[in-house]
Amino acid sequence: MTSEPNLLAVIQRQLNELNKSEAKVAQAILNAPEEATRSSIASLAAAAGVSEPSVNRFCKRFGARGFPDFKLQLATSLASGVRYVSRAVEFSDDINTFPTKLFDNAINALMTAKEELPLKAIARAVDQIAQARRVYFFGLGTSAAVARDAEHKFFRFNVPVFTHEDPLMQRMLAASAGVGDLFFFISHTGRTKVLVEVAEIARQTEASIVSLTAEGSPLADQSHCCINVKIEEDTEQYLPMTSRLVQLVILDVLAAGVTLRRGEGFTPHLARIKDSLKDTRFQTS
Amino acid sequence: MTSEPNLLAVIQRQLNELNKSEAKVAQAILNAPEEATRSSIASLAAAAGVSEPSVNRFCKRFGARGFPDFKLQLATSLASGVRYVSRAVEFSDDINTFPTKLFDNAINALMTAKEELPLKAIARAVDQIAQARRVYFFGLGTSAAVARDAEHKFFRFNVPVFTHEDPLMQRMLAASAGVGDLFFFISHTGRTKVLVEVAEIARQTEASIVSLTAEGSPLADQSHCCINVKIEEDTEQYLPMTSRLVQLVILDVLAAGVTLRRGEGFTPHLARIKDSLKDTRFQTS
DNA sequence: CTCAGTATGTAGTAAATTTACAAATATTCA
DNA sequence: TGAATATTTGTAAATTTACTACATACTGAG
Repeated sequence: MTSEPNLLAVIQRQLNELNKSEAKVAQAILNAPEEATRSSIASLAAAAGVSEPSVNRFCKRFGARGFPDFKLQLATSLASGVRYVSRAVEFSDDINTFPTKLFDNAINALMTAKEELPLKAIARAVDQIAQARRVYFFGLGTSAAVARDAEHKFFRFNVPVFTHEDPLMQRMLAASAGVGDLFFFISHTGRTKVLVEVAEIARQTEASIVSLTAEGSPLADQSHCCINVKIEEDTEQYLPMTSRLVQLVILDVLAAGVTLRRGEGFTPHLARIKDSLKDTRFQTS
Repeated sequence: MTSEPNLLAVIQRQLNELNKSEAKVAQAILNAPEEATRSSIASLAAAAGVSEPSVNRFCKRFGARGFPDFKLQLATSLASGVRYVSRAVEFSDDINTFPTKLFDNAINALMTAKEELPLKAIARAVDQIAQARRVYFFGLGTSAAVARDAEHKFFRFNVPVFTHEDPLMQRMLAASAGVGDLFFFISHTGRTKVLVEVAEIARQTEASIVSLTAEGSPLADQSHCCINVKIEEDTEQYLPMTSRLVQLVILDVLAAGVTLRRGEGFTPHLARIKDSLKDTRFQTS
């Protein structure tokens, strides 16, 4: 079974590599996917402004046996309830439409990331974190919040973790690092100057450097291990909305990886931490 | 569109009330539903041991316009029936299985949340934020990271936002609040004592109180507006992994809502903020 | 047993899809 | 630039698929 989990995303991604009439078909389908599943090859061809065989070729290009088979796959992919194409919020949206769009975008980003997880890099990062004497999570801006989240999470795993949003603190800690120290950098672009500088400083010590950022970026170049997150953030939207969600889940993965490495004997430790929070809460009535 | 959630179940239920050849068709479909979606009317008729028009009549009986339409409905129903089931990470998991599990859980949580979004509460919260003179995002532990994220986001919308992780600061700010101040509390359980106390203090002022927490919790009781997030966090897992993702996306929704309210004229402001960050980054080569 | 009513299948027709091929367009290399 | 080649796209015919009208077979009541 080679059925892709989300056909629309695949179409969207390959849009550039299609030839003219295939692109027209793709657009027509992306514009009205539900309708496409109900229409005949003739009406879809008309809607796209191409001939019927062009539609047929389009279908085969995407792994379908023919047009009916393609419609089936499309319907299946639509059925899971998620619009698999990231859609920008428009000023014409209202309360009934834009929340759904944002959720769909988030879900879509996670599904895409799941399909191309850099497992080797993740495994290496787990190794390094598990062995580290101290772990520093550094990020700036939105990524600072992600770093903070990571701190809370890893703290529970008895890893001595630290976060600092202040670049000056980050520099000083990097400069005085040694064997057993691990610097974990989080950055969507991997191009934030001050953060890259901190990485450069740390690089001159015996410390390990892991980064959760874009492959090929200056920050990635400074890292011993780079976990690549390729999110095509819509540049028209002004916020890195979806990338941080993926970052957070990857940090969950790393944390889970460390726990698994510790083995079953570690569970009581987690239970103890959980218990320690009990008194800070109102009991459920 | 009255598309039944699960077509197979409907067929199963009506099995007795069908006449002989329709029952044969039903059996054939129930035996191999996936295959049925892929076969032609002729092959399905052969498999069931009936004539083609019998299959066609069967389809119409179940509300379809014809055989192709029926196949479509069947495919849709099969796809949505195979809903994600949240699966806990086991100690027997390895690098190939547990990352996928965690991503599936995250995706599943967002899909569930999307289906039962409290739109009215969201709309009210947007109203309140848009009107507020000052907005304070308060959370503790993991929720502090979410609050931090919210600060970064709303800051760009020219809303004067503040976050404090320190409960003492939170108390003091709550005590000295007045008209136009908005306290936005973030808490998974809604039962964290110190945070509820802060809410109680704020409640005695003229400030508005919005919370992103569990309905019916002590924190929700103190709020003028509560955005309910019902996540069934697996209590065997020691971390609120998925709930914070949902919280983050809901905050994205609120931010988008505020932007839409500002109208199109606000876009240049966002562009200006984005430009101001340009010099802090290494240019793409 | 016959008649009415329903159920099922046959055969023909219409529609939709696919294939084979030809025209048009783009690309390469001299 | 311009001929040669490859690629893309459309036309028309062939084939498959689905539907309709009608005929036959079955079922149950009188």
